Amino acid sequence: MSATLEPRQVKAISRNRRVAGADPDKRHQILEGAHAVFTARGFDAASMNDIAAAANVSKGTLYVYFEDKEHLFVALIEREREKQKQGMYEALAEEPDLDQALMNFGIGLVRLLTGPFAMSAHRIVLGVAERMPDLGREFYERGPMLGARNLAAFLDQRVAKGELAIQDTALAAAQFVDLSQSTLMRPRLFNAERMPPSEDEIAYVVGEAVATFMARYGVTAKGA
Amino acid sequence: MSATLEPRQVKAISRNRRVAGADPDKRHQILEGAHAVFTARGFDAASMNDIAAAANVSKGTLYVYFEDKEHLFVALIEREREKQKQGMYEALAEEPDLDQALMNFGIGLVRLLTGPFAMSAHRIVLGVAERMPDLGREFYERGPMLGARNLAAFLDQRVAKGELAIQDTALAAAQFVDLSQSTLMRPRLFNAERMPPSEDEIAYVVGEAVATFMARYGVTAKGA
Amino acid sequence: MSATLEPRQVKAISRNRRVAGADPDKRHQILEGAHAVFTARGFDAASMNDIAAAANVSKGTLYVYFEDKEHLFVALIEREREKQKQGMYEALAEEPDLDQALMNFGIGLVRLLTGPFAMSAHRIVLGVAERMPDLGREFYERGPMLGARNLAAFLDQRVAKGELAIQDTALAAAQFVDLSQSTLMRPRLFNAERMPPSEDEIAYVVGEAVATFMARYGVTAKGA
Amino acid sequence: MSATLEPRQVKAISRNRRVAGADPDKRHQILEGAHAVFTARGFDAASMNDIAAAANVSKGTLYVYFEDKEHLFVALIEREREKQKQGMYEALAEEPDLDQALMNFGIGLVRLLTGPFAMSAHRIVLGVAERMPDLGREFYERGPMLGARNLAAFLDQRVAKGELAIQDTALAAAQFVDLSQSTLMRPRLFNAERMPPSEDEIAYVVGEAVATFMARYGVTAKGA
DNA sequence: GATGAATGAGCCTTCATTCAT
DNA sequence: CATGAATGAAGGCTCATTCAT
Repeated sequence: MSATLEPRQVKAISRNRRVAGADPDKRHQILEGAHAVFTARGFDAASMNDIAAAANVSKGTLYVYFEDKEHLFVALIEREREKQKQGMYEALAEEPDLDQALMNFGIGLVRLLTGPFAMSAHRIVLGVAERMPDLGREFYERGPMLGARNLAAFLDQRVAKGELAIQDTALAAAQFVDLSQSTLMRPRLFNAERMPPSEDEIAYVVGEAVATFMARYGVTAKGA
Repeated sequence: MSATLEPRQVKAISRNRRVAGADPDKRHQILEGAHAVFTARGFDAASMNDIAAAANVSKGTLYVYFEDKEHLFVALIEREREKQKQGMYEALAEEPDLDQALMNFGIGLVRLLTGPFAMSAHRIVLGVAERMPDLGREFYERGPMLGARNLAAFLDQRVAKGELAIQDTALAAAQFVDLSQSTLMRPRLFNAERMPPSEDEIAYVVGEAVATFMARYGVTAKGA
Repeated sequence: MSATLEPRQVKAISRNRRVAGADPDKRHQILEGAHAVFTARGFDAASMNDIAAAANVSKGTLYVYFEDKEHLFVALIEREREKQKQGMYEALAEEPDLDQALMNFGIGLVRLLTGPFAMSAHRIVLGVAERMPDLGREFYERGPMLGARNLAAFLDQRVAKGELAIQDTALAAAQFVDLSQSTLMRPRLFNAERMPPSEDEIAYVVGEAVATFMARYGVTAKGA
Repeated sequence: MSATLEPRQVKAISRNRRVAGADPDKRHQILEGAHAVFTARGFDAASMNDIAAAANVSKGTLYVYFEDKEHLFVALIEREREKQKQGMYEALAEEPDLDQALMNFGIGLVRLLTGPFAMSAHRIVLGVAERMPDLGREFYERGPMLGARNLAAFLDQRVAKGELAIQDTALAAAQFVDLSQSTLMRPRLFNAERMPPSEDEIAYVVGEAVATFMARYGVTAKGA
């Protein structure tokens, strides 16, 4: 006769067994649906029903692949982050000319940030940041903060080479990031501007960002 | 028709006369409750029940003063905006010294933006911006955009006076606004930083913003 | 400006406000419906949907009057207990003749226990006793245990009067209670017997219970 | 009827032919898992998922061996009954001394009934008795009723031998069974008493049961 | 025969909104 | 005007059962 199990043990067993979510195609399919619905509606207004329908999957299947709505959302955010951060920082490493390196980096950054997904992700994450602070923090740390940190490391190198005169490279990096987005990011975020900026607009704004940045931190500049 | 009115008509007339939500005290009371609850929970997670309770008002009364949840929220946002933009731009008009004027303006701006209400308002508005684009746009236009525009007007004056050399004052204004918030706003927004920055931090960052800005646009600067 | 509320505080407020469930008629109506459905199906298989339908009330209304399914069930159990324990023990106090007093008590007890409601209540409470031990214990303590305790007190009096010779009146009381139900309760409980026993059957079994009890504990008996 | 069979019948036959669940080891394995889960949770709260996990078997396999949840449960109950009634009544046949025979029987009975499995089985069967009356009746008839019947047969023998004076041996048997459980069974059933009674407690209560029983039915007793 | 991913009905509960008092 | 009980649609999630492999 088997031993009597405590409820907790029984649950543990069934939990361990739940390997599930094995089929990567279906997982992908679900994430596509989730992307569409979360993007269109935001976290709260997106219903698991809608997501199941959008993914062409039964509601139950959603829960085979993801523990609950929040986990599904987090998985989506993570997938998108992976998708998009590729090649972001190569520009910095490869380009020897300082101005051009900054220009390339800034353009890539702004292109990414003003794109439709980053837009949605920002809005959704910010929308739930009060209730899900960990999600907000993690998103920030693995996204914007990471970008600034990588740029700061690059600036450190150029300072070491004598090409730049910066005391607080962390702040300088953040300044450049913010300058690059000036007038472009905010109206997008608030949905005051429905379309991503054109390449020309981006080039202009980032160019001005580089100019301002170099005016302050370039070795021949007065502010050094 | 004769002068005799059916009871129902009398009632109908008095219904039409209902100036709905006439009592300003009660309206204020409701907005207070709404503020507390929206701030604590976000738009979707805030229930009309909670708001009624927080406002010490019956649920029905909510609907006398505001058409529905969304209108209540919009009214709240508008009220708060009025509340807080007062005196934001006086700094610019009053202070003759350019650096100091920018400093004062930047500090006031950052203090406001990193404060608890602006935080919530941003998060909530952004969270619903996809579903309620008008709200997002309006918030942007009457808030951040207005600030930048006022600053741009100020810059125009100083350019005219020969104190600054700026071609695109609209962009320059936006740059200054963004520089002032560097490293301060974003972590707050994502809830990665739970406390508003100290006055010292603000002063440091805004100081650096002024330095960078003036390096680019100051009349004696190389970038002019 | 109202102070920012922590989520917990907001919830507390709304909880406190929920006076609700004021209308006793509607409450009664709901309990009737709940009675019907719980009785017919048991706790788990009874759905709130069914209960709402049986009570002719909307699903939402259920939750105005009762916090959740479990609370509704507990309230039902309590109401029924009140309903039925009235006058159970008066028989003991009033009847001077010992045999007759026991007879009356036993008959009342068995009539109650084999009736349709006690039946359902037993089954349901026992069915969930593993998962809701508090409910089980409370039901036991306020029901069966209380009956035995009252009887034990009565026996103590009669022992003091010299009418009975009992060392362990608690056990003796329990014995009498169990003897009275012999062959009647168990088949009912298991649904092997669909109808309550007739008055004649009850009288017979309780009569035998009294005879057996008195053979053991009566003052003139051998077992004294 | 003619020799022609309707398709449906053919299917039925082939279904019957399916020796479904042929492997006795796997069947046993499943029942072990079912035992653990049903015991821990009750009928409704036990999920087939948990049972499959506890049995280390796939969910599909469950349905190869058992038609559905209910059939699995019934099979479990039946198996456990077989397991435990063995040797229950040997005490009666072997022991020549009447008091001792009753004592042994009563002790064995109570030990069994207050043990963990009988507890769960009772609770679960009672919990579903309304919805599954056949299960309840069968459980009763093959369990408690059978015990009482065996005891009654024994009493008949002793009455024939002149050792007891009983008119209604069926009732007397039931009385003894109930007396033996007094104060022990009920609190266990309601989960008011989490541990099975000690051997001493059992011996005491059964001893008192024998004493009361013999006071009534012993040949030298007044009640004869 | 065994598997376990997939299904979809159904469960409990919440909530914006209405309306009789 | 104010109230708050009542509504019922909708939400997130579970689970017995099926079926392609």
